[in-house]
Formats: sequence, structure tokens, C-alpha cells
Amino acid sequence: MRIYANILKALSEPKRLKLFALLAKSAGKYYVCELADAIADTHYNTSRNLNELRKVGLVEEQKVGRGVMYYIPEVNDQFVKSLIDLVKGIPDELISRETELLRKRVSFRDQNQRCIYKLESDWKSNNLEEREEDYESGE
Amino acid sequence: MRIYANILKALSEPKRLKLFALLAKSAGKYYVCELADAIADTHYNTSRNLNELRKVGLVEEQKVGRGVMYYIPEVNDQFVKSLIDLVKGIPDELISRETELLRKRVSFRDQNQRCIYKLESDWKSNNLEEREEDYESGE
DNA sequence: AATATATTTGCATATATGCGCATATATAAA
DNA sequence: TTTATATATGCGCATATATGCAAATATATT
Repeated sequence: MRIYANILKALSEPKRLKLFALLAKSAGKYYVCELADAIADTHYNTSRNLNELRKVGLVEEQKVGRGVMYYIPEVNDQFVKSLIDLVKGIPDELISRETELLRKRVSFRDQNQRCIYKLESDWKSNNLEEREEDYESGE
Repeated sequence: MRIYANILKALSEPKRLKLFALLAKSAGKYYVCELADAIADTHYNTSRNLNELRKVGLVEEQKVGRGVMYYIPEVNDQFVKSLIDLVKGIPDELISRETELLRKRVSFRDQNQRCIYKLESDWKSNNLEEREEDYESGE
């Protein structure tokens, strides 16, 4: 039972849930820095959060060049399968901003698959300006 | 997104997940003391845990006599619905002991629907003796 | 070799969580 | 009204978690 609780705990933090939902809804492999920018979190926290998801088997990593790509693997466990479906069922609207940012961010990968986005300050001012954290009032 | 994370957080603790799974698999309404005995936890922690599940809408309470019964309500939210199914899908073996204890414990309700089990020391020595907490080694 | 990019990690810290104990509250029974 | 049963709650404490910063690591580029 504890392992199931641990899996749920990995998703019990808004940023980790967001990362996982983003990966679930934007099927594919993404660099840490891309995911970090998409959810407007620091790279090191995103790295830590992805690692926590990895520890419980919700995502896998793959080294590519000097970066690391994360993705949701093919999985056999019924619980995890259902959990992926559960997260996919979260209304798109609640993560459409991040999904769009990720899409845009990925379009800046250069032909060498590098994660770098050369005009970082531009990126930030263009996309991450009026980011007041979501209001959803949960009791 | 935060409300979903909060719901998952409510289930991210083994005892709360066990309580919820127990309620999901043993459809019905149960007293706090019955649930506490079934999962071999204290009454006050069980009370607190049930209250946390209630705060995110996973269970509801109903005062009956001098006790309080908890149960999984009919729910409309798709996320919660899927979550209930997810937990129902957890292998029965992982909670069969608690399920059996709950069944047995409920059979001692007296005709006035009271929760009391008169031979509490007997109950404990008969059912809660060699309770070393589950080993499931989660990384 | 020196530099730039990408990610991870140790450390410090503020906050949150789980839990035991004693106590409070609520209701029923005697 | 006194006592017993059932649940909830305030407090204190040990542990866990999230997070920022600086530094370490790893790899690619020049």
C-alpha cells in the first residue's frame, strides 16, 4: 500500500502534478530546461521534481547531448496506467498555458537538438510576465 | 491544478489511502472507531485522517447516535470518480486483512447501532497481535 | 584547454506533516 | 445528574518537504 501512497505523493505537489500532466498531455520527450520554462519554475527545482517522479516510476529519463530528456514510459502496472489516464482527464484549460509555452519553447530547439534559447530575457518578458500563481481556492 | 494536487495529497499517506481503499472496497458507512480498529491505528489519528479526506470531498460524514459514520459519497466530479475507481483497482490482497477485520468488527455492533466492542482487550489480542507494519519496500 | 550550456546536488532554512498525549466536546446510558 | 462511550482538537515534538543559492558535475563547443 505504501508504494501506491508514494506514487500519489509524487503527484501531490502542484508543480510535480503540472509537470506530469504536461508530459501526459504533450506526449513526447522534453528537456528539463524546456519543462522548467513551460511551468515557470527554476531549473533546479524542476530537476528535483522530475527526479522524484522518476523514483516512483512515473517518468523516465534519457540523456541526449549535454541535456536530459524526460518522458512518460510505456508501463505495465495497472495502477500507474490508470493514473496516467486520470491525469490526462484533467481539463485542458487548466494547463493550456503551460502546454502552449512548452510547444513554443520546443520550437526554439536548434537543429543540433540543443535546449538553449538564446534570448532568454526576451523569452521571459514575452511569456512569463503576468504570472500570478493560479487561484483555485481549495478549502 | 492545486485542488487536484490537494486531493492526491489526501491519499498520499499510507493510512489515509488505506482508509479510503477500505471505504471504497467495503461499500457502506462505518464508525470512526471501527475503521481505526480495522487499520490498527489510534482513534484520534483516524479521526484526523478521515477529516482530511472529508476536506477534499473524498468522503462524507453522518452523525449517528453518539458516533460519526464516514462513507464515500455519490460524486459528480470526473476526477474524483476516476480516483475512486483507481483505488478500487488496488489488489484486494493488499488490504484483505483490514477488510476482514472491518467486517468482523462491524459484526459486533449491538442492536442499537452502537460502535462499542465490549471486550476490547480481547479484540486487540486476537486481531492486532503480530502487526508489524507492511513491508513493501518502496525505493 | 578554455568556455558555454545543461543538469544535479549539498547546505541552510522556513514551513508542513504525522503523531502521541491530554483534554474538550457531544451524545447516550444509568 | 453522573458516568460511559465516541470523536475531535490544542499542544509539543520529531521528521519531512520545498526552495533558494552556490557549487559541482557532465557534456558540448570553440
